[in-house]
Amino acid sequence: MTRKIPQSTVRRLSHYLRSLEGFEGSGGTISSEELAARGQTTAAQVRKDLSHFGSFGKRGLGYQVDELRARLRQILGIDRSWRVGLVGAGRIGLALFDYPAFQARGYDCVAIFDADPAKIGEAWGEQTVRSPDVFEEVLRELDVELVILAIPASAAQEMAERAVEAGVKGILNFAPIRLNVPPKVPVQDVNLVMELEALSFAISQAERNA
Amino acid sequence: MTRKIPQSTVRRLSHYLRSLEGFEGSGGTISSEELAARGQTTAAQVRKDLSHFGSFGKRGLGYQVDELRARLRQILGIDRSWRVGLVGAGRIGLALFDYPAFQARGYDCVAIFDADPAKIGEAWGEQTVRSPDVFEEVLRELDVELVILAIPASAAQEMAERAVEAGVKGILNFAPIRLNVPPKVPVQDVNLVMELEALSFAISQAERNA
DNA sequence: TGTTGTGAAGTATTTCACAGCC
DNA sequence: GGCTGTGAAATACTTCACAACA
Repeated sequence: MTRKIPQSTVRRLSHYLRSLEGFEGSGGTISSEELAARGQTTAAQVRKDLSHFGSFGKRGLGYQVDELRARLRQILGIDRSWRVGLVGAGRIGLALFDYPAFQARGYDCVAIFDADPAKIGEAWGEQTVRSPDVFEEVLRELDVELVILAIPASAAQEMAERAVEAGVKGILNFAPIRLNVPPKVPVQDVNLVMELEALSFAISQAERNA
Repeated sequence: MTRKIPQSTVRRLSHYLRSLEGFEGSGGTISSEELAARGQTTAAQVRKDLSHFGSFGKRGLGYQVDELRARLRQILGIDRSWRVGLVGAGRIGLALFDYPAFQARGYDCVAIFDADPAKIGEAWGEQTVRSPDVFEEVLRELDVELVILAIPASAAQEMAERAVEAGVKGILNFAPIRLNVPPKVPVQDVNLVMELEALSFAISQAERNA
């Protein structure tokens, strides 16, 4: 167990969980066929994905929804809450801070940092924007486990290193660069320009083939 | 040529282009080896990726930076500008609207829509937030080719259908649902909750294996 | 009976390795 | 001599198909 799980599988697990969110009542069961229909995949794929983590379906019946939901949460590591530090109080930072789905999933933003003196001291909900001068200190004090870097590329590498130094366990990176951090600290990149480029590529391809 | 190109290749092409952005002067050349070092991949992968679109390197020398940059832009479909409609004037919409990298890459936001009466009429830069009542009409009038859906899941399917109806060529979708649109209209999904879940999964795995 | 869990088969993607060319 | 472009080999991922079993 716990061999290397491909990123594609992880994304599907997240889909499965979301599919179950709007599921009727509780106590019901769902088959791999139904689950596949709600995602964008096949029944065999669903079963294979789940089988990597044990076998918690009942043959002839399917998966019990409550249990499946709980197992998926556990697998994805969201059967607990995460203490998050937000680095960068710009537009993207604000959007994330306000994103209701985050709190709902147990991601608690416990500190906000920005280098802009004009922003330091600003109140955001119950938080106050802090100076990067106290970065490591605050991360340690508040036991921050996960940081979101919503800052320009030029500052991202430095803040990533300082975050790792302060004992952070993972980084969600919006800056369009590859962070160089020790392999024990996972980095998840979100690159909005890349997404748009993938889209314009797909459109261009469609036009060429038309 | 133009067989099916995997998504992974497209993402790498985007990386290669970004790597070249900060390249010294012009007139230089770069080898697949150097390009690979800047991305997160191998020299063979770089050559294979590029070879899908023709052969524009020089054996013994490498790739001419200016030419490669131009070819990559062309391949990705950003050697032109795109007329973009933004649907949803919330935090995420605002963050995207203000994202400097977008204009820089030729994505021009030419219209903004929001269903909230309080927001309709608000001025955003040179744009004014419009009512969805005039959605199709405005998209057609302004020749919008690409829409960004930054609205809740409950409204996304409807707006996607209306956008397709109005002749839009592609959709960047921030709503956490699978849009059901004709295959000729590519959809690129960005799911922030999924990214965070992928991160917490990676951390949990790292801890399990430790 | 109906549906899971899983080896085996089939595809897709990546890496290797080297001929071909600058 | 050095580096690309590309078939062939290796690896990774998905789908098939069926035994196991509630």
